[in-house]
Amino acid sequence: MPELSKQYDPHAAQKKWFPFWEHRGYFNADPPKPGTTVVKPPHTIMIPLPNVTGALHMGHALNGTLQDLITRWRRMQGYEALWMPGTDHAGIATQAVVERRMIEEEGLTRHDVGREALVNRIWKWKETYEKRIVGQQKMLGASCDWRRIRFTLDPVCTKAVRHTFFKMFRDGLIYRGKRLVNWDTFLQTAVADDEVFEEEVDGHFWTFRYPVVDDAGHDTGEFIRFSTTRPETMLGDTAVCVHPHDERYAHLVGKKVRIPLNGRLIPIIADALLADQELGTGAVKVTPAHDPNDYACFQRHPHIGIINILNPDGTINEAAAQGDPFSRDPQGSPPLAAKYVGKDRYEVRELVIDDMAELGCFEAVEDRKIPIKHSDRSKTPVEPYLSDQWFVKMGPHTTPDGREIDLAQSAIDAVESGRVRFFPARYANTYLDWLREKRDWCISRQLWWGHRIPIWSKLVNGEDWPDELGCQLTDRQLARLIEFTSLNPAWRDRVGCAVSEGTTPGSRLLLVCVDDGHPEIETALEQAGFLQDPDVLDTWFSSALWPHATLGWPDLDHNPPLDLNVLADQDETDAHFEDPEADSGTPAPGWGNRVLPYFYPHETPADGNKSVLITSRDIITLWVARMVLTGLYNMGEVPFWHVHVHPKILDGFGQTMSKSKGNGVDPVDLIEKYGADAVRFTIASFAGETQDVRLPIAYACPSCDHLIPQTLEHQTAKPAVGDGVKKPTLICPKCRAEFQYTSPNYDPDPGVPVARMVSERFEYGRNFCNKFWNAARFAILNLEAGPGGAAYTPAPVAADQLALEDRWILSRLASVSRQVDEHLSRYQFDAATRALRDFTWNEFCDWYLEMIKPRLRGGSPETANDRLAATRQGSAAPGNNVAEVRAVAQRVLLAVLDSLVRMLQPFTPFLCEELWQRLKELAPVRALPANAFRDSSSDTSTPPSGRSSQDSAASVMLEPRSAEEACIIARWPEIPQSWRDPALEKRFERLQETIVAVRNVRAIYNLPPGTPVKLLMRASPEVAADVQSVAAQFDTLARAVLEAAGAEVERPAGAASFSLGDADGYIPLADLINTEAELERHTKEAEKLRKLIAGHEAKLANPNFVSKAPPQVVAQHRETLEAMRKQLASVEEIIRDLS
RNA sequence: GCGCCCGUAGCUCAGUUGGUUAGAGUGCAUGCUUGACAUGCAUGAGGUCGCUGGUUCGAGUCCAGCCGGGCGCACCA
Repeated sequence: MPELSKQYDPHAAQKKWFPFWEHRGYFNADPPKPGTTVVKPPHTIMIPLPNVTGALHMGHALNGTLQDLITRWRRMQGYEALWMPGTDHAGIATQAVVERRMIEEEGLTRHDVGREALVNRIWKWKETYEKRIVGQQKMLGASCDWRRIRFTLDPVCTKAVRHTFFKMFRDGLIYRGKRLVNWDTFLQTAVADDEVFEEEVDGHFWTFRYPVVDDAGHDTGEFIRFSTTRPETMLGDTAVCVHPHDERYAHLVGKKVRIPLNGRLIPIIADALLADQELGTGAVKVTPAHDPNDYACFQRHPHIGIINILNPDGTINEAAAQGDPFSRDPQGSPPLAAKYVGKDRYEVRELVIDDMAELGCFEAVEDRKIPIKHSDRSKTPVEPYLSDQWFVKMGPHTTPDGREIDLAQSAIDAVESGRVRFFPARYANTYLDWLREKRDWCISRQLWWGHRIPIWSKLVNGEDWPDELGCQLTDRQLARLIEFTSLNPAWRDRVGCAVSEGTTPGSRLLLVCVDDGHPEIETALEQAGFLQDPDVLDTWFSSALWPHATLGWPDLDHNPPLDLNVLADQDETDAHFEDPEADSGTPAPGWGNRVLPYFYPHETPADGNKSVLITSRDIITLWVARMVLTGLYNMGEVPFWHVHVHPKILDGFGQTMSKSKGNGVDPVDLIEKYGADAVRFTIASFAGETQDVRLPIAYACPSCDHLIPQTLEHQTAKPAVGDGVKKPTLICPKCRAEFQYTSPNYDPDPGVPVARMVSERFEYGRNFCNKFWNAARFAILNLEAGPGGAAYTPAPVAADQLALEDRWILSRLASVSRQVDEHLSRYQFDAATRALRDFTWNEFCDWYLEMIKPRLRGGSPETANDRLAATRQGSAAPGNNVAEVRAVAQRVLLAVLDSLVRMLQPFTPFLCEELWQRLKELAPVRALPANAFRDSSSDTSTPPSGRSSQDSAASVMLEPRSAEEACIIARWPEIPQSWRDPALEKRFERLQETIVAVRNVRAIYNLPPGTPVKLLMRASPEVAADVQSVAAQFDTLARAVLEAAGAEVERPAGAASFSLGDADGYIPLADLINTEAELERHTKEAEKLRKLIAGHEAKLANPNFVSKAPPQVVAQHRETLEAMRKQLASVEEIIRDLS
């Protein structure tokens, strides 16, 4: 076979293996065919659907890596592992980005192009970015079942949205109500809370006064003073509020005041929540339609009324001047307010101040910094604005047919009962705290991109619908509706009806909801003069249904359709491309949809389905909570058992990453520089439970690839304006090249080299991949026939054929494989990564491979045999020739390597597939852990469980087995835990300590690596025998020849010494010895020991410690103390000798 | 204001239910290129675990307070 290159080439592997996996259908997950008796347990992960707004960033890369890791791990464990891909239409964000581009490039607003054309443009945008997103995910190695890709606006999801809305409407859970929204007067749309930013602006704090009037409406001469930062809202005041305990105003509560500007009389009310006695004058004006707190106050005191004074464009409307439905100034003074109508609110503010001053009602003004909410999109201040919205009721509710529903409570119960578990557990707080407020969910958005609200409405005469307000369907209303609209009575189960207050006095608004799939009813309604609601649904309404909608709900008769066009390279025809449902004939009614019941959670967690949601903490409320409650509402079961919340990625300064901040690293840049495996491995190593991840960013020099750390100045730098615009540049400190870099503030000049944002920390993964690649390369070179001997042949390996290092590495392998399983099952990716890295690098490479080199080279058969004989300790030696020794080493080496390749596959899949396929050529049949793999010929319905093997000296530990056709579907290793041998590991540790001590002496005396040294060891006979049994390794690992070992060994003159717990070592150096340096070294060592001994002695002298601490801890201290005393004695002896 | 989290080596982070001498990667220092790997090997230096107090025989770990940082939710006439 072609020799492996010295360095791992990630890009070649990525190019080769992703299409290979995809074409062979390894990513596909399907329910068992009808009639199948053996059923694999399902495992489902629903992707937190990325927005089609733009390309993926590091957060997605982290999120995707972890999901893929778990999916690949579960797949190898024998689960039918589905990772469901898809994207979100992300209403607000996507429409905003397309609108912004339209205005920048063509100067067009959405009103210029119209609803249909805008939506068409956004669809085009969606196609482009969905393709890009899928490309990025595939580049990372995402093993989603791409045939099942969904989009929240596609027909499958739309069905689910329509039907859920209909169900909720008929249950009375959806209602129409008023709500204060953040209104962008420039774009004339509502914006979400997370789309506004606060900015302190210089403002003023004015104090005015309203005249108090008597019952007849005449001024009493008394005034009430109040302060405001927004004087124009006086036009919409409907009350003045004081604290109920405020004695200054107690006599005024219940009286009225006159708004001098428009002559309206409004009451003085007492409300402890709104008014604060300490603040300002203690009295506060109430403008329910334009202030959230005032609105809340209005809800507590509905009699005060509510007046909207703004037009959608921010100008003052008629109602501000004259629309006074309540009471009117009997004095009939001419309202000044008429002249405000049609003027902008800020202009009116000034007029109001002037007029109030003229009327003698102005008291004072002071400067003040005021936090003002601004729209992210238009950068203009937003106004609180009262508008009609649709809501879902979150708290307790009785349906018209008498069922009790409490959506929020059901989701609370799911977590409190432990049915849904958070990892880490603390995130359950965020979820529960939010749900417990049971705030109704506003689901309407004034946008064009999204699911249009399936409500048709018509304004009717109130006399036709007296006293029937409300959003609950009654049979009587329905019958009336059918009669009224001449709808077909057969449609009565497909529509819901509600009546709401109309826009003009006495009128009623008839609201009709139509179930999914009935365009004929929609047409009939439109012919009857009904109009569809122009708004669309909150994006989260559709994504809340994601876990069951993607599996085909509410269609229980058909499996959800597959999209075979998304697969890479469709030219290649392959059996796996076929729709597995194509041959299943006419689906049975009822549960003809087999995908939904199989992959949607339907058993208790103990029963195998380990479906998990892996997401970031900022959507625990918006998304996770809503998926749980809609899952329970529609499916009667939670959508996942586990929720893993992973950390967020921050830049080196602790800021969240975003393109607009100039710190948004593109994962594709990282993959190009370091390779997908390295990026995945590094990301997995980040994903711990406690902290967010800081990722210091650097720019890669485009000419020499040197990394230049990013500073905050780089993030904010802007081109200098002057004669000719000079863009900021960097100068590479290494190659002196000057170049531009990616910035949020400007585009680099076309054609010039640009430094990309990367991060040095990914070298961690790259180096590891290269290390493992080379370990495999070493193994492969030694499995082939060569100067060391024959090529690898498969054969069983028994315990008594193993050398010390073989037993040791297998013992360690057993520990590590268990750790990896435990860490992954708790979503502790950092710990799993560390365990694998440490084992691979520090144990397998640094010690095991070094130790078996002599055996593989066939160069030192005697020592190898000696060691074998010694390790066996008395058992008869089988085949003691060079070839046999090499063959055993090859088999053990391959077995360990095989397990490692399997265990690393979920982390670094491309690398592992590459190695797997190469090993397959060389060794299609391998010695693998006996009993550790399920027999591949019989699938069992339960996942594999650990089995212990009989561990007698002659028992077969490794058995030849055929390797699977691909690493991605290879069995996950279950190493017998009986292989663990703590006593042997302890012996091995002494060997390691001794070798490090010898190397230390070599380093101190700067002995050339080629020069052998002599080593004498003084130890008890037992320890000495053990040391002698591994003598050859001293030579291999430290170029030290063990001259003698035993209790009688004496320290020769002119020797460097070291002292371990239970043995002392001497290395004769004759003239080389530096007595002073040796003395200093040992004196230091002695001092350290004395301190520790003193500490231990004090502890043991404390009667409380001896009596209260657990006996094993006390015994442990005694033992340690004893060992340290011995060691100190040795060191002191050496010091005496030296001086 | 309420809640959650974090503060450990120059930097980025581990540290299981409290229990021997607090670890890793990177950076730093020194020495190594004859066959797995310089994206490498070996050795070493580097930490009063944010501060104060408490519980305990024993605290990086538990409790309280403080300081510093992050996030979420409220509030801001």
